[in-house]
Formats: sequence, structure tokens, C-alpha cells
Amino acid sequence: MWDLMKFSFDLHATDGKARTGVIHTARGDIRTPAFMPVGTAATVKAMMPESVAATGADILLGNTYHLMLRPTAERIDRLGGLHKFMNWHKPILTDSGGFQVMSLSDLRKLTEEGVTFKSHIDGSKHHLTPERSMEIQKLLGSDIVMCFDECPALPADRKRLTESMELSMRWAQRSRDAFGDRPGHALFGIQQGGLEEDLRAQSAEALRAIEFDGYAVGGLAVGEGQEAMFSVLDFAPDQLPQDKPRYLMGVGKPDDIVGAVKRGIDMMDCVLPSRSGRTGQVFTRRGVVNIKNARHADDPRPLDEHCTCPACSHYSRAYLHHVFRAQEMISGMLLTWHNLHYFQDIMQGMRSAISTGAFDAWEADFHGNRALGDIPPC
RNA sequence: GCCGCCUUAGCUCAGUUGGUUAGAGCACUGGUUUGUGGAACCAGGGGUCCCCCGUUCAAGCCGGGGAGGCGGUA
Repeated sequence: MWDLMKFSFDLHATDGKARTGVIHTARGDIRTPAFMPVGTAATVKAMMPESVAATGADILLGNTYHLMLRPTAERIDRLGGLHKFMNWHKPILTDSGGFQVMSLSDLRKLTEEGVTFKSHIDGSKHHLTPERSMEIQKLLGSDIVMCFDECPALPADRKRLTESMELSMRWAQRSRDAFGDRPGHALFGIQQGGLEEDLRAQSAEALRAIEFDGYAVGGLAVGEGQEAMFSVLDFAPDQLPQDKPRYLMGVGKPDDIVGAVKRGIDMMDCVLPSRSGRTGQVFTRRGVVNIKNARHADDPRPLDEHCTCPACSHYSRAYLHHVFRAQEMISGMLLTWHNLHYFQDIMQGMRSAISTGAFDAWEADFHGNRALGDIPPC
């Protein structure tokens, strides 16, 4: 029984650098490669939790920064933890707040100790340190806790990247020390170093010395472009332990995800399917569809005739176009559902292909479908 | 009938003492969104300034006449 409570990763098969397996947690298993929908404010926007599960998601991402401000980690703890609060009983990974160090940079002050934020909600001041981030993620009841790090925007010069990476490594040690021993819960380290191979290697070495339950590649998808990102992913996963999950943070578009898995990534998260779902951008096998475009107004066909999600099973492009233009809430609901369903379809396709050694063929089919482009207007 | 106000982009309206290529919001046509500050943002197309005459180097703006609309009044 004690063993069942332990966090562990079983690698089932590899195909080239691509891997498939299962992460075991106290809240259930996570099939890898895994895509994690983002539920920043204790909700995947526009989706009921059971609907998110129906798309095939095994795990969600939650956010330290947003939840500490509202409704506060202490309140969520008093109400029984984040899983109960938001009615999601599978695993949750929480981001540490590190990303907001970058994305909210005009509202923060960074020191060795930590970061002072000014709340984007009411302007109130808040302090976040590795120790406080660990405390908050524990109060939330997170299954996979992320180290508190600093994520510099790219491009950045080498001096800045070096100092930032070294600070993040000192914070990684403090995160490890503050996390303590929590059976069933995992702590992931985050590699930094920008696009520099030697800095990435130094960062990976520092993290391996501390020892984590999983290792994230951080600091990518922050403005460098796919080519540069893939060039880092050509070596970064190899610098991290083979027997632990590797998580690429914040990625990405469908072709980014496929390229990352091909290079040895096991987990990813991204706001794109949910955010785009609310703003009319739809991801399909044949590429991106912008549902607001006039060409869909009279189109009785589904978004994707092969997709089994509710939006594709029961509604025409004309209807989805109409409800988007009319700003009806069902628009965000249906399009988010479709996007999440499609992303999970990609993950399932890759898991199956890797386990049968057919990843290359699967990938060729994936790119072949995209090359067709969207169906012509009717 | 008389008096007042109004007429500028598809819609609702700005437009200085007359002075570069007449603007905004919405709508329209596209684009962007990568560890969610975003139901967001960016770009583009679109004008016989109601019509005619006049003054002036120059008129959306000033003068005269006409048309249409709104309100008040008998």
C-alpha cells in the first residue's frame, strides 16, 4: 500500500527518442506523452471538469500566482484543497509562480530572496519566495509541485541568462529543502539556460545533484520561435535523467508538441487550445481554422468530419460561426472542447504509435494531413 | 404656416479662427495568441462631407437657394 502512494514513472516503450509510459500518483495514473490543459484560476475556462476528463486529459495545471491572490491558498486549504474545490479528482500539477516573474515583469521586484509582485487585481503587494511557493502548492494539495524559478524572456544576452539560471538553481535547492518529504507528491526541477547548450548542461547537472521526481525544460516558447526551440530540444532532454518524466513547460501548437515528443519530452501544457477556443481559433487535423471567417457562414459541414467531439458531432461550421459572432457562451464551450479533444487525440495517437514502433509513420501522416490545408469553402 | 435644430463611412457621431491625403467607436475583411493579467489584441477596406450656386489662393466649415429629417408652436 505504501508503494501505491509513491510517485513513480514507468517507461513502457521508446521509438527513436520518443517515449511512452505511465506516471503513477496517489490521485491516479498519467499516460505519457501527456498534454495538460491549463486551469489557472481553478477552472479550465468554459469547461466542466467532467468534460475535460472526457477529452482524455489525465492531469490539469493550476497556478500558484493566481490562486494565492484569489481566492488565496489558505481559503482553498480550509475548503478541503484544490481538487475538491474545483471538483477535479485526478492529478493536478501547479506552476510555481515563476512564469509570472516574466509575464508580469512591469509589476515586480526581483532579489536573491524572491520576488515582490504587485497584484494585477487590486495593486496589493505580495511576496513570493521558493519557501512560500512550496507552502502555497502544499496548501493547494498539488500532486506535482514545480520549483520556484525565474524565466527570462528571449532574446536575452549570455550574462543575463547565466545569472538567471544560477539564481534559479539556488532557488531549486531552496525549493527542494522547503518541500520536505511528502509521499505521493512530486517535486519537479526546472532547467534554464536559454538557447545556450553549456548553460543548459550546467543547469541539468545542478538539478541532478539535488534530485527531483521529474525535470522540466523551462524558458522555452518565450519568443524564440520553433526552429530555435527545437534546436534546444535536440540536446536538452538528453541532459536530463532518462528514468524520470521530462516536462516541456508552456508548449505548444500541435506541431510543436509532436516535435517535442519526437525529441524525448513526456509532458506538456499550454493555454492555446483553451484560449484559442474562446477567440475563434480552431485546431484540426488539417491545420488551423478561424471560425469567425465569413467563409463558414453558410457551411453545413462539421469542423472535422473525423472528430468525435460534441462540436463536430452535433454542430455545423455555420452554427459555430454564428454563435461566435453573436458572442454566445456556447461558442467558447464548444470550441474549447474541440481543441482539447483534438490535442488529446494527438497525444493518444503518439502513445499508440510509439508503443508499436510506428512513430515515424504516424508523424508523416500528421504532417501530410496538415499539408492538405482546411477543406475548401462549399 | 411660422420658429429652432439637424444632414460627414453600412450605423452612431467628432471635426478648432476656412489651410497637408476628412477622423473615432461599432460593423465589415483578414491576421495574431505557447508554464492564461487576455471573451483579448493588431492590421486593412470603406466617404460625391444632402444637392446647386456663390465668396476665396483655398470651403465639411462662410453666404444664398433648394431637398429631407426631428422638435416646438398656432
